Amino acid sequence: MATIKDVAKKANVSVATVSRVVNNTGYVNTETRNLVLDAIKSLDYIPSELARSLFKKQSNLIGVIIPHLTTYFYGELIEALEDAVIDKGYRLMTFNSRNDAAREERFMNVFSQYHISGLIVAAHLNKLRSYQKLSLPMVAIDHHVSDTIPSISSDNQMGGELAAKHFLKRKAKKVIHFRGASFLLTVKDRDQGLKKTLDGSSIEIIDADLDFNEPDIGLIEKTLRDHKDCDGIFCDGDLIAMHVIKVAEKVGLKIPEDTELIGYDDLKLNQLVSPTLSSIKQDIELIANKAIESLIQLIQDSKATLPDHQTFPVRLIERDSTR
Amino acid sequence: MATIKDVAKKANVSVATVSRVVNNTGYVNTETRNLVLDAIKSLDYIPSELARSLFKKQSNLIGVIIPHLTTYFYGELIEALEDAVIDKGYRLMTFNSRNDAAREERFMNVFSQYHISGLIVAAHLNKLRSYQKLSLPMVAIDHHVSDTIPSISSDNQMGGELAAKHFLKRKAKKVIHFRGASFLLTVKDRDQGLKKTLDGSSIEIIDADLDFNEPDIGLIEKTLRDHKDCDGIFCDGDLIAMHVIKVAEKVGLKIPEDTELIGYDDLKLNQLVSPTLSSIKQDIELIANKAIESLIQLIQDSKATLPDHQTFPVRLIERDSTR
DNA sequence: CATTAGAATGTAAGCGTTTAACCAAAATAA
DNA sequence: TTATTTTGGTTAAACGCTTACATTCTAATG
Repeated sequence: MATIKDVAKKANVSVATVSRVVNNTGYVNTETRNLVLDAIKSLDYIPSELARSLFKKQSNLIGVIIPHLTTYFYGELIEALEDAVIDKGYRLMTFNSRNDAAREERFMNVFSQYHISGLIVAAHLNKLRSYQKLSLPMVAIDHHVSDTIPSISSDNQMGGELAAKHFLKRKAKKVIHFRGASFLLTVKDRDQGLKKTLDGSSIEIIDADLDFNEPDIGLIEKTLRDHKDCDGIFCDGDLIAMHVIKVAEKVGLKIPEDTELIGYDDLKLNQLVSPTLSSIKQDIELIANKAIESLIQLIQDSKATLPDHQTFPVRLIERDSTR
Repeated sequence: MATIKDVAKKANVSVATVSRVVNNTGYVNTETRNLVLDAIKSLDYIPSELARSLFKKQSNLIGVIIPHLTTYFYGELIEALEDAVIDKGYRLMTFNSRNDAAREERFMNVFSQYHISGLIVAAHLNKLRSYQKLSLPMVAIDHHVSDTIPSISSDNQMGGELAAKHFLKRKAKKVIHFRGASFLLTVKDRDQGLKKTLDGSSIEIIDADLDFNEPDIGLIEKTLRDHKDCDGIFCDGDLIAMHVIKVAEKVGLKIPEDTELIGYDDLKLNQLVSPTLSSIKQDIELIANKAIESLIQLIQDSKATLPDHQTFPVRLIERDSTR
């Protein structure tokens, strides 16, 4: 691997000059610039980001921490983040916490080791203290981390509202809400949106708490059997909804004839299940862009003031699981 | 951020001594060691991997390049790779090429910039030349990259065979093979396994080529309509198979009564579609472990000789889409 | 008792960059 | 003309670490 010295020698200039043409700073004569450029090309010189970051005490890495990868939603999120970041000269360093505190702790260390310049938090934090120790620019996605950390998310309350309004329009009597991890703010907001909108109506709400990623089939079945008279189901995640479809089939509940079903996230797969799944769609790309934009603002000016919380509207995409 | 100097000062020793206790090298007195350890703890000192890598001219990063992230299979693969790597002191730096040559080229540069110590290639390479320029330890997963790069994959030929044997057992007459990107070695192997096993039988084979990730619904429909008398369908990927289920429904083909359906990869989602999807399962974890093991071998001893190609058996998981 | 072999520590160079400080020449202003 | 500014370039220090080498001290060996 050629270094800046090799280039300097080849072009018969000092390393400082090479650095200048590479970084486009300071004065450098067109002739010398070309000499240097030629040398760079012929030596296949690529500056070491390691050395550069070491000197600057800051890398061009942005850390991302997510709770799962196979949850699809996060796959899409990461792709969107990558797109948002790449043209701005930053790179993503992504870690998957799997909701495991020990892993999180480890990642925090790696992040410091590499002097990352900012952090996108899309996982629930077991180790909040460790994060704060980093005292890095941080932006949370879909999670309220602490008061000092701005968060970006879709409007989860609106998600609950949209579902509720749909059920109202259909004059439903009894609605089940299958909630993903209910300690999450996102889930609480959806819950609130649902309840507030349904408040005052005669609709009865049944709550059941599940794991987003590996919903408890037994609990779904029990809930459906206990409430065979339900005519609306709202799930915090399409994966849960897909499980509900399966169990409903078994229990003898017809979707959408007996009960309508609304999921959350609008995965591409929703078009592949039977019945195709209606769902609340959040604009992942938009969220990713906003998150990166805010983070970079924070990186470049640590005292930039950002709104505590930015939310973006969601929509209900109707398919065959609703009438 | 505390540096090694701060620790040295606090413990009243030289930086060399601190380095020695951190790395457990050379002689250091137990008393001094404890002093240093205390200083480290009280300062929250974490060694800079940047500086360390710079000196060693090699980082503890392993690059990974994949063609998609939302293909689920790759999500699982990355999780498995991360698991395989983490205890060995390496970290993953993952990039998603999206089959875009320009992105690949860019990633190659980032890889050099960070002096990564090895590369896992799970994407088809548009820019093979750039890779070779890196002259890094490399291992390919599920792809034949070049003769000098060992590859690890499941036994795709066996996958084709298993499907074929199933169809033979069921005395099928006409089988459709929906192939994912047919230029891939993996797909070719599956094709060959299928054809070789069916060779000599009276089973007719119909081929159709699709994109793994976004299969052309129109083509699926046309193929199914043109061959309504088919009684077996084999798909290179569960996502394709799920699309086939949808289209079959529309076309009026009953699965598995009229035609049986076998997918590939055995995604968790297979249990959520209707009918549940039979599939060829590859052991992703095993593949990931082997790939990392081989790569680390190569990193530690650049002239280690590895088998050109290692394959691992697959199995047919039967569900409702087969009889 | 002199010699020698660890044991324990320190000094300083170097990894590949950036950049402040300096210097010299050329251009411009007075 | 002289003073000033702009342009073009070099030198060397610093970023945080590792490690070869040097140094000192202790204890064992003959």
